[in-house]
Amino acid sequence: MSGHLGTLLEGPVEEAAPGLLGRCLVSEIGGLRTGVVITEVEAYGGDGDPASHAFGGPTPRNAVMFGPPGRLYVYRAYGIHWCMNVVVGPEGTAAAVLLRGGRPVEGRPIMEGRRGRTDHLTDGPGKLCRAMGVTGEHDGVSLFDDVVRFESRPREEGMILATPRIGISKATERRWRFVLAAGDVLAAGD
DNA sequence: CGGTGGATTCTCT
DNA sequence: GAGAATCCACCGA
Repeated sequence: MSGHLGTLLEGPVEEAAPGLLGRCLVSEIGGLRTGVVITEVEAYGGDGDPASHAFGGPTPRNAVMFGPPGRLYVYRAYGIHWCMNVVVGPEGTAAAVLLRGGRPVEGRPIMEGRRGRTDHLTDGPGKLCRAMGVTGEHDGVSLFDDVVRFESRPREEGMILATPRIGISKATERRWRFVLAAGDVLAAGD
């Protein structure tokens, strides 16, 4: 499994999603650098996924999902929070991996400042965006060379659990949520 | 063109 | 565990 990020993102979203676990995502926003190791993701799109924002065709909101892989798709959830996805699959198709959580590895004080607390900094999609400074204005940026990008350092290893996706009402039977259980944690599965 | 309902999080009970 | 906060894309009329 793999290696090259570009190659990974051209493949099926249900394979790309777990392949993003353990990778280091960094942001340089507002002159501040933060970084996390991705520990929780969900796959959306793929072949006729009714839970995907792209189900039903292109709209202004989901346009980036239809573009080339490796870009960031950011949307607003519940009118309050931002959530970020990695666009996957060939241009013209619409699939993305929702980044649901990570473990802070760089710029922790910056994240604490943005979150207004010192715990639970990045353990949810909205929290992750807030901590890293990602907002709607970053919709469409390239994850290879822009202000939000993946570091080309070795992935962290761990056991990968597959579970149903969270917070959706359709296609709940697909186990397209992937969690990186770092070594010891097994209790999180369901 | 108005109503509706989230790929959530926080606070309070 | 329940409920509020709070915006806008989407759908039906």
